[in-house]
Amino acid sequence: MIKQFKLKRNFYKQPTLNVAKNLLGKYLVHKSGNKILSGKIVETEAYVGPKDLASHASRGRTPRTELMFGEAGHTYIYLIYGMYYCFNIVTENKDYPAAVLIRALEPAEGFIEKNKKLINGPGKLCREMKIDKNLNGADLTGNKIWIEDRGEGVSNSKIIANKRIGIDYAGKYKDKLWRFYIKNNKFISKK
DNA sequence: CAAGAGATCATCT
DNA sequence: GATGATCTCTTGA
Repeated sequence: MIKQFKLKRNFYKQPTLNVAKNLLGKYLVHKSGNKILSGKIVETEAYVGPKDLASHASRGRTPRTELMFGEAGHTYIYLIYGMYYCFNIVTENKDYPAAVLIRALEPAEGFIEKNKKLINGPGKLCREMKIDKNLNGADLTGNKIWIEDRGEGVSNSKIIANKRIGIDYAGKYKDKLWRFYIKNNKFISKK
């Protein structure tokens, strides 16, 4: 039996940049039907507060972004470019919009060998993990989808901070070093 | 190898 | 009516 425990609500209430860093090395687990799909988180991005022009929430509360203003520890999933889903985790306090985008996973359980190669981008992640709109707003302290600590901490010296991807429209916020990934991990989406 | 375009639709103006 | 927190395929050097 692997030593493991599900992260609790308090974990997600930390400052978003800390959550983004602390998620590295944790395991995302999705119970799809009676199958378990899981992978180790190796890359994240933070979207923080109402002024972050890269964040959907910078345009104010709308039906879609309402979740980002909600309680920490829930999912925020949306369709991008008409074809791919992105999986986010809501952080911090109610009424303060913030979330962490999970960009890449190292496959663990539930993948047949040929699928085991690449989960190195948010769109592919959702495709391979079978995450879609049905899980939008799900509670990560529930038993459908959650995150586990398996005792594989990542030391600070192995965490790289870099610019976020695909947000050239975000003005001065596009250069924030709010993307985090594990050094030398081969599942990272981009250098 | 790098660069560019197309796919495709929910959401917001 | 425009656009995007992406990915894959095609082109051309």
